[in-house]
Amino acid sequence: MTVDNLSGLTESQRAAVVHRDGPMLVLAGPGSGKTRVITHRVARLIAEGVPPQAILALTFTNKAAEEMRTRLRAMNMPPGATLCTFHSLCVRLLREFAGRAGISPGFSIYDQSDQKAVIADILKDKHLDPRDYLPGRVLRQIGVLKNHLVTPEQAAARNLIDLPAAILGELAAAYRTRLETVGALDFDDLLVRTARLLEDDDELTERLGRRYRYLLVDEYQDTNACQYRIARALSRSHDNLFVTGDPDQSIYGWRGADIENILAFERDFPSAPVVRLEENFRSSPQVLRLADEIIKVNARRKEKRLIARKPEGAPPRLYRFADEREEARGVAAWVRAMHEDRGIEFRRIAVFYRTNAMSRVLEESLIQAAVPYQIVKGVEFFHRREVKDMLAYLRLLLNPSDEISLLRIVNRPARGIGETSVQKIVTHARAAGADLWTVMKDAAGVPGLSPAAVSRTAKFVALIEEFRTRLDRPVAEIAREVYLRSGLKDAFDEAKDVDAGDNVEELINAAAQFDKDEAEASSNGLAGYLQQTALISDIDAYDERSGAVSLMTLHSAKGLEFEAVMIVGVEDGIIPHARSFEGGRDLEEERRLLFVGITRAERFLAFSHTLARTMYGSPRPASLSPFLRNLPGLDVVFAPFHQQTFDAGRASAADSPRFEIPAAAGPGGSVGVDVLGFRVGQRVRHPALGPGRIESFVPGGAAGRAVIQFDKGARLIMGLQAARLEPLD
DNA sequence: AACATCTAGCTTTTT
DNA sequence: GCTAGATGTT
Repeated sequence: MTVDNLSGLTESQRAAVVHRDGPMLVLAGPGSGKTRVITHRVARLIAEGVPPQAILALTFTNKAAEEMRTRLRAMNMPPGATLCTFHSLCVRLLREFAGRAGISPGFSIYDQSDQKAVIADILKDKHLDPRDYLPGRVLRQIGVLKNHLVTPEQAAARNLIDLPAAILGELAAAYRTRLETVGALDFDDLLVRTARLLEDDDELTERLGRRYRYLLVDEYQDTNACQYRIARALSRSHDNLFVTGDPDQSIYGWRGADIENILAFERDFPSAPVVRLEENFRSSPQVLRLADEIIKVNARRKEKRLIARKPEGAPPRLYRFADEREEARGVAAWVRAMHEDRGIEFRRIAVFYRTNAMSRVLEESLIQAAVPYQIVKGVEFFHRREVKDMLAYLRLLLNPSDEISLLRIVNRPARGIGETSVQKIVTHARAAGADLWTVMKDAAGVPGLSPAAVSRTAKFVALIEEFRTRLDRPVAEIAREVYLRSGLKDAFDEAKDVDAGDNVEELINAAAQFDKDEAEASSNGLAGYLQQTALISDIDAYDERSGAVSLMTLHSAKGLEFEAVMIVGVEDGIIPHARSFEGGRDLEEERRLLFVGITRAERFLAFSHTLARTMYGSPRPASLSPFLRNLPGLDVVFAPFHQQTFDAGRASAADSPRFEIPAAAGPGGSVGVDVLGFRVGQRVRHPALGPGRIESFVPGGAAGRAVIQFDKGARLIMGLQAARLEPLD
């Protein structure tokens, strides 16, 4: 049987795979075959007679869970093991034991925009100006209270919040009450309520201990207090807790992940064997040496070696550009060089950045250079207005108390229940202490509501109630009926909004796929579908089979690998991010983030930084990240750039080095006598540097580059297009 | 009620 | 430079 074939495993991998009962800690460096170890262990447990249903493996993304499922299937393992994320386990348990948890089984899951709507609502009730209390900010601070399990006063004392403690406390309380009355849980609640349920209900916890006899937790370094409590509770009766992780890859401290959980595992379970997976089967020695140089500075870690098992590769490169537009052009040129000169498929190339906003320029230049790319951002689709509207209808069907959804769609499409009417209904409901939906069912009882509004409201209520009578159908059918009969489709058609229509069609298609997938899995239909859409993550959109270069944040990159990786914007203030200094957070996590990015690379690794980066629409001086300064083994390559587009006073031509495009690593492209209508010898004017003369053309950039001698003295290589050169003759 | 125009705030990172 | 929300206009 394939599963018992341990011959392909290293000694330490084998030690982890054959572990049977009791706790175990696997410290798995990047590229050390961790997923392989987990799946092999699950397979082995099953082969040894453990029923698959008794195995629970918790991951951080659906993608990781799916990956394990696929691998187990490939090993001919029977299905039945629970492989899912912490969050989806929580949803399942909370639905199954809703009564004991004290919540309604039809609860809605609120994402950030729903949460903001709740906050905005509360501010309105309390007559507070949302400009003084930005919902996003309030929300973040409420999150701090939840994640750190502290009172507002304690948080204020520890400088964790910057709103007045009293007001934040009031808002947090109102927020909690509101979510309770509308029957909704936010992401944090899913974990909090599950942890509480398990800790308060011994009988249930014991029962679950018998149901899930073997517990595996991946990415243990990124568990937060709640997840820790959940894992501890579920394994309390048997201690069969097998955790894998790497302290050096803990990058979610900002959302409450506690690196202590993994650092202190041996204290929690003194008897637990510890296995170190230090052999790296992914990256070249050059990549690993650099990764090690960077991470070894950290104090809070477990000493761990990175032993290269791959042959020598190319030295990592560091490119410097004038600004983010030049950088983006450089990235496109680099990608093309990797593809054309090194023969690497586009799908095996990735570009990582610190913040999502940085993807935009990259996109533009990749389009120009005709490079296929995918931006890995799965949640984006579900945040589109029309998609959220559809989901709001569906949520309202299951949960009549869901006010946020109700208010969202009551007049969408416009059905004559305008703002004033809604306000009357809300005011009346609040005064009567009643449900919004209950009040709407008896709209005639709302004082001051016009007869026309009463009848329109009644019609709306009737429509929703009719939908509700037939919820035991395939989700796609329900969704299509909602789309047609709500009037949304007509509204989109009339407005000629093809995109909105297409997106809803796509949503319905996804629902049909869900129906098909879950047909035999006896899932709970609409609730299951809504749960799935609510818990989708960015990385779930990553398609490794597409023929496109992947663009994603460094955070999303965790767990992936590519032949060639470029990390852009490696600048002071970005990596490490300026905001990472707030609230007493440390630099080590930022260093780990860079470490994660670096260790995704198999053969080629490049960094870039600029001398000026546009933020909020205006250029700001930038400099190389301290993390990359003075590193042995990192070849610094000054990419062709022009300097003066950002700040003529700061970086003078005098301190610009003489540029050379290295033949091996430099961006590809052909040398032309005439590039983009310019010719050698031509006089040109640069917006900041003034007049000059084109000396020669050089390879590089998608649109061509030129060496230009400026009259002022600077002699620079610059991208013709980005420089916005103006021909003088 | 729908549309156009203005302006303030914004960018960490995500389940 | 972009976007959401607010304000102004028909």
